[in-house]
Amino acid sequence: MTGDENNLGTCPVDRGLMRVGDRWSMLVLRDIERGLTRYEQLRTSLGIAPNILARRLSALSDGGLIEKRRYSQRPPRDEYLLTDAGRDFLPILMAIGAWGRKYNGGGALARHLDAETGEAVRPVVIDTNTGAPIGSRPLRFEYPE
Amino acid sequence: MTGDENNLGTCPVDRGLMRVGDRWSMLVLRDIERGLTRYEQLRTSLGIAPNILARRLSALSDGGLIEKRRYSQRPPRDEYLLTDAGRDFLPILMAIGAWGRKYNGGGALARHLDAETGEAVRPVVIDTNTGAPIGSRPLRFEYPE
DNA sequence: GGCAGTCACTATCATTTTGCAAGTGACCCG
DNA sequence: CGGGTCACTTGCAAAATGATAGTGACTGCC
Repeated sequence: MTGDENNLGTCPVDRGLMRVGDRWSMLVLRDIERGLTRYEQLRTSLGIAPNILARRLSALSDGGLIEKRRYSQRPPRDEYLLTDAGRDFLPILMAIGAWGRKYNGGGALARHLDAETGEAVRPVVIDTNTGAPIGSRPLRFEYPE
Repeated sequence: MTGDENNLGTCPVDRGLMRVGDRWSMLVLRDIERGLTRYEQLRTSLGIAPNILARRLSALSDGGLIEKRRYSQRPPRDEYLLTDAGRDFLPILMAIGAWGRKYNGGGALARHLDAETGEAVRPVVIDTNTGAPIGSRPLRFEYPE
């Protein structure tokens, strides 16, 4: 963004991406969801350089998506937990995952199952008002002012 | 990714992000959806450097999310259109937008209205199987092999 | 008490990507 | 023929990323 007057800052997509707009951040969130909450777990799972991981973690923390919590005083050990905002972002990751599976999905891929039914989760984005999947009904844009 | 064996390449989120995992790519898709299909329109709307835009456009094109189409021979003019894969990504952008509005939404923001009902679209990610919003039911992970 | 080992980083530097500014080629319009 | 627009490319500076090494706080073992 940061370019056009009738658009600058009024785009909610951009607002979202300001906080999580890079690949590592999203993968970190995904791993924390999987239960990899500690620095060393994240580092080895992601194969990310330590300085980069540290920066991503503090960015996510500044952005309010995760929180550092000390779970042991001696030795001093911290874990990173999702905040409400971070948890709210997870469905988006699942939607991205569904897209990735569809359009870039060679080989066997990991997936989520509904714990109760055992069925593979199939994420779709719908409009709460109509219940219809987004894309199935024509939309209009509305810009402020 | 590219780090852990039990995970390398099997994560659908990562597969998705391989193709669109950066901010500009997503904003380009959003703008094309808005009808800004030409290079110059995108450049001024996004305020992006011309070389960067060119690179993003060819990456998106290589990734199969957009297509370059010549709409005029003389003068030679092209536009960029969404492919099916690109269109399928739009609901994710709307979900990101909804998240951005909720957690980073100061001031008046642009939005989508349902063309028929006129109501503001409220995107949510649900599981098609159960119809329940993702996050409202416990899930399990399943890894290949 | 000394030494290896783990965890969670920081520091340093090379490489890569991004971004700005200027230029270029094809074309149209007067 | 001289602007002007569109769609870029080129060259270079600045910023982000990534590899590697090192550091401090501890634990656990002999």
